[in-house]
Amino acid sequence: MTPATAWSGADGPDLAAAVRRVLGPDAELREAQRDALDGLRDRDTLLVARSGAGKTAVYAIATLLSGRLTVVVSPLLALQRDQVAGLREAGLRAESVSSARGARAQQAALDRAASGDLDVLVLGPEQLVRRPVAEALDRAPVGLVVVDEAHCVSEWGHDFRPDYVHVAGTVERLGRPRVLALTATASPQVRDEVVERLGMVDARVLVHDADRPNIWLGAHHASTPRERDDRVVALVHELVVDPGGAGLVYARTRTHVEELVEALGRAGLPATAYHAGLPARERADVERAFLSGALDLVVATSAFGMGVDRADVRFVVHAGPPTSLDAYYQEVGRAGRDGEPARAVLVSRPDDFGLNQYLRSGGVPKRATLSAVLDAVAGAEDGARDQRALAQGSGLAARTVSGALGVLLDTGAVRREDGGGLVATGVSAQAAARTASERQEERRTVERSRVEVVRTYADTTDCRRRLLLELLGEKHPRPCGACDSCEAGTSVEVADAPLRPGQAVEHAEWGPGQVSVVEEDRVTVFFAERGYVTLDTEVALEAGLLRPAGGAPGEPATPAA
DNA sequence: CGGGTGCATTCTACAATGCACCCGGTGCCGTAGT
Repeated sequence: MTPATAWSGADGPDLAAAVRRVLGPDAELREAQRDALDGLRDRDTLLVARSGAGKTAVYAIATLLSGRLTVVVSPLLALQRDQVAGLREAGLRAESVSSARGARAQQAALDRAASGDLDVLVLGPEQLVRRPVAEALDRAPVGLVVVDEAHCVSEWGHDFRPDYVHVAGTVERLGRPRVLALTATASPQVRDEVVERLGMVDARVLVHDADRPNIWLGAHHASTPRERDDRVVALVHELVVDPGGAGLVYARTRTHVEELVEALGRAGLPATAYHAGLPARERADVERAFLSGALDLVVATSAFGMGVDRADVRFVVHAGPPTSLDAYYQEVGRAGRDGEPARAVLVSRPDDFGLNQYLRSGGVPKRATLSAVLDAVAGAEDGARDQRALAQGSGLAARTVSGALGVLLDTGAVRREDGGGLVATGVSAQAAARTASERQEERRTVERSRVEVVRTYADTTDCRRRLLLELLGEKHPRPCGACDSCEAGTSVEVADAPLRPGQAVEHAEWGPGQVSVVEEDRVTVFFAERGYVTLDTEVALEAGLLRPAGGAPGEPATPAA
């Protein structure tokens, strides 16, 4: 298919018309929307902007400008449904393809997509590797591929939902239509990974509105589970006093969710549990009740989140640490969407981090699995375009095949040809398994450091917002005045520090890195192979271990002292 | 990585400690059976 070079200008009269059509007669583009649209015609774009910034309108308008089909990859069926409804409301012809729809409706949607009778096709990553979908898309005039909730590529793409790995292959096969990735939160590491794993070319990375100044930040320590949970109950009791508004409590495990619901109930605070172990019906009821305001206090695992958009959430309390600061900010960001004051408090104890290390550890496919899938690819006549056929041929589950294929592609044992077909390169399954477990080890090191950096956040007496935002890749030199550290007067000004967040540095042993957080006398640096490392600034600079590389933006490079 | 469970051991009665073992989050899809 032809790449999407035929868009009309992003500033001509067509844009104005498209904006009117999508946003209404008097509406104007917001800054994030204008930024994203400007240049999307020429370059792949990752847009990081808070919920409510109007990300859906961006691709709705881009679709009208391109005059071609837009394929939207979205992780949850509920989100897909909402997106289709929203797009239709804006007057676009939108359909979805998923197991939630009957076989007939799916085929009808695909036929419309293939014949150019559709503006937007919404689907999950699992759909892209199904043959009927792949065939329809091959014939369709695809101008834009949108990856919504793009942090899932990094968060879920490794093993939980391996088909995220194959979005890049689809883009390639379709002749490289433009790619637009959207998310509310992504640290620099997650941004890099999304860009890389989606195979985005010369990508623009736009970051908007990361700070949420109306959310007050705080953290408490506990030494026993009992103490931690008592603290959580006390906090909720305190925060829920104001009439009106809602609250969320996040716990790590389902059991802990149930325990907290009970503890809160005993304290006269009726709460409702939400986690993936509940029947689908019950989950839907809880979510609906929370969104409608019929229910104001929910205790949940990380399952409760995407698509939960209620304006008057007044607090988010964490009973135990999240697995990364990206995840934390994502969850915290559900508070105060109406712009009114809200509070986010993390209650943790040192031993809580052990569970997160486990949850983040991941795994590698067995050598026998890699071997079976490699054989199946080598034996497939159609270039292994149909993963289901590979699964049947190798006798493995579809998701196992998908994960193994990801590893084989990653380690170079399988290569994707221009037409999208897969070929074995001659690298043995054994060699691929070895490379994969080495990479896994590296990844594990980095993931460990991501868990540990949450501890840094929990432990700091410095401005919590500055630390959080700097770890997420934002500059925030001054104490915020709206966190517990600032209130206690322990936050520090570090405007004159020799290193700045975002600055590229070189470490004698760990190679290139990027400064993440600057504190009074310490600096936290992210190294691709090592993860986050916190160093004594003066010692590291004077011993020549760390030196600026290429200089900070707008500053000449200074040699190490 | 650490907590909880269940069984065994400790040294003579019941309670307490020790140890091995298992478990822990997120959602698609498809298929079996109503």
